[in-house]
Amino acid sequence: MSVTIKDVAKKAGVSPSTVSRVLSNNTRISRETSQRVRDVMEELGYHPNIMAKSLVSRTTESICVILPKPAEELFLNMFFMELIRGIVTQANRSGYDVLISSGGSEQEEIEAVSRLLKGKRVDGAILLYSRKDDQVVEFLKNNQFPFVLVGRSEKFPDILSVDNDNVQAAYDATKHLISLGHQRIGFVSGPPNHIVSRDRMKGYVTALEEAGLEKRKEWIVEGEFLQESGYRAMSFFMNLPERPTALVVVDDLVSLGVLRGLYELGYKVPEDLCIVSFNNLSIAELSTPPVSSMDIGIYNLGYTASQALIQSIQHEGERQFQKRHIIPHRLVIRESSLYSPPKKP
Amino acid sequence: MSVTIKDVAKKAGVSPSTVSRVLSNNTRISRETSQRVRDVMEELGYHPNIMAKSLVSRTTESICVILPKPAEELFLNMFFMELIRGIVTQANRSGYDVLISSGGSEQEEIEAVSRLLKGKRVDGAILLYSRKDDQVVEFLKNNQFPFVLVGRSEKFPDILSVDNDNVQAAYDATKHLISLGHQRIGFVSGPPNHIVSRDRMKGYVTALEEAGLEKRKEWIVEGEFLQESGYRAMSFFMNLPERPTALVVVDDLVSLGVLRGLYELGYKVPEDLCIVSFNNLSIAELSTPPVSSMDIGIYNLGYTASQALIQSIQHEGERQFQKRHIIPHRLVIRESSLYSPPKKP
DNA sequence: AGAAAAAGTGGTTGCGCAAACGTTTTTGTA
DNA sequence: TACAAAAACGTTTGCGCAACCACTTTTTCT
Repeated sequence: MSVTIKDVAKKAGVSPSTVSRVLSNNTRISRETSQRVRDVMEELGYHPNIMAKSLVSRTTESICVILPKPAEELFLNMFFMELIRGIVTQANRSGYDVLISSGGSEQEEIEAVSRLLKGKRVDGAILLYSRKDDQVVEFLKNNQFPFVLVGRSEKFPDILSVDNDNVQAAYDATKHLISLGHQRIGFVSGPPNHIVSRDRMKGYVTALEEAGLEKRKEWIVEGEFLQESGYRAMSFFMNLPERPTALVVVDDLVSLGVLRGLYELGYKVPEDLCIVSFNNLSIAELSTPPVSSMDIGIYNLGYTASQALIQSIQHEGERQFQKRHIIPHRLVIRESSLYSPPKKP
Repeated sequence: MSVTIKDVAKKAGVSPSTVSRVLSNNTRISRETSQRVRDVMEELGYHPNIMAKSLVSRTTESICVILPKPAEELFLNMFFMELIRGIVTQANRSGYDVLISSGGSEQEEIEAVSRLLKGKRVDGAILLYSRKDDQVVEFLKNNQFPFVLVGRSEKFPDILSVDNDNVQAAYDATKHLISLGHQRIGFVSGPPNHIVSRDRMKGYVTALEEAGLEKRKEWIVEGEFLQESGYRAMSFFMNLPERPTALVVVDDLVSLGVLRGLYELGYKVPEDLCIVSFNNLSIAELSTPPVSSMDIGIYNLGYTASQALIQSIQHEGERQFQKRHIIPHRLVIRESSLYSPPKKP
């Protein structure tokens, strides 16, 4: 069979508990003994059985990430990959493993989470979305499992979460266009039931009001986080008698649709229409022309989420930590917004 | 503490082993007993402790995925996300969990894999790359751990792997351009030490030879899997006295650089230059103009890899399974290649 | 010098489960 | 009716480890 702690103990002429102490870097072990045991471990090719350790220590040193079911949506891929990169990097640095799970339905998700957490396979969970009335959040909260939400929950504002200040971010993006002299600014939004859509809309409206600029219903379009939404929005916008000279777009992928629409209609970016969007995914930089985008620090979002979760696991029951983490945003200006409209008298 | 198999047994008036049998759907249990035990489980909120199960059954029902260190490269993100989606989906369907791990260096990777496999935390591993003289492959092979390689190994051609027929795929892509009447076809390749670059180059050359078309050294450029490579290649190609009328490009991201380069130089795609590339990432569809791309079934690649690995875990030591899995490819034709050059006399 | 504290180590138990092996009850067959 | 075989369930052990309690030896303090 495989080498156990007993084999090492026997060979090194010490007791199993001493070997265990060496493993956990217990200070009450002399340098020599420690070294001798380590040598034997090396010699026998010993590797601690993580399962046995978990069973007795009641901690697994691993966390799980729950992917939302519509992992098919493209924009999400890049977003999530970046998030997961941050999560995995931080977790590994803290000595934690990361388990990826995805459910087909919300019910399946709960079953998976239940199996993993109640079955003591993981110590905590990261949720990558903020749906309305999320059952998984409710389940985790009711069972007092450590978890962190990337996004925010309206129902439970006090849970551990990592998010951006999307209102401020949208405000800043809109301000950028205003400072370039734009007076007619439109907004292409995402699904209205997503908190992020509403937050960004709010920031956009606030900036307009503050600058005393005109708000118009027809300059706001709601859609999905998909390219088509941006594409369709263009045939609408460009047929208006008084159309905007600049747009705030809720997501880079939507912007790509906007660009495509404008291209087919024969308009030029940024001369005919300036664009600022959100997330700063790779496609924002790679599109033609490159799109100005609000970088929301996706990697940082994941990194911080992982950090907060592990911290709350390790210091469970102790003092309370910061519940809500806000990741800073930063506007990356590119060609798509580098144009000032001609002044009107 | 938490509810154990014993608690359930006591409450249901049966022995712990009966409960265990119910858990594993052992047929030697009467309907009534089974149902009674299940009811008690439900009542007490029992959930089997996965660690204890793993410890005694010597299987974890989970696999790990090793991310390569340069997870920073952008093109890879979408590629990997897609791969991981396939892996996780299939694994979950088979009742397996997926653990994501990434090492900073090759040595760190080996340590991580060693810890996970020797520590019995996972039953097998999936490697997402095919480096030359990969130490991780060697380690896994030497220790006889179940693993599957996405790609192929030149050193160990007999290991379990999932790959495309990249030679044939490149041949098909080139044939497509030839059938449109192109006679001067260039190739933008990736790093020459990557097996995939070499395979695709080979297919390209074969197609040219078969069609009796001219091959020229200066119509082939090698670079990285990065946008810049494509960008730089253009200033080179377009300054040639006799430049190609069509290009085969090794990856979609590189194609994006090609498009950018041509745009800045004032050339039109496909009129001045036709393009066919590989991988069919989302950016191929979303770019301006959309790029014809060889779909290599990335999701399928991951799905199959997971399937093959789990199969080999579950039937270890039994009959041999298919070692090498080839995922079919399919050319998706878009605007970038829809142009036939004017016939020369 | 003697007591107390500290350092260094060992023996044993039990985490929660599956599997090996045993026992009892039921069913089928001659 | 006998009696074997199958069905249904029970008892016990041990997976590999950490934690608890105990013990001895050394050091420090008064």
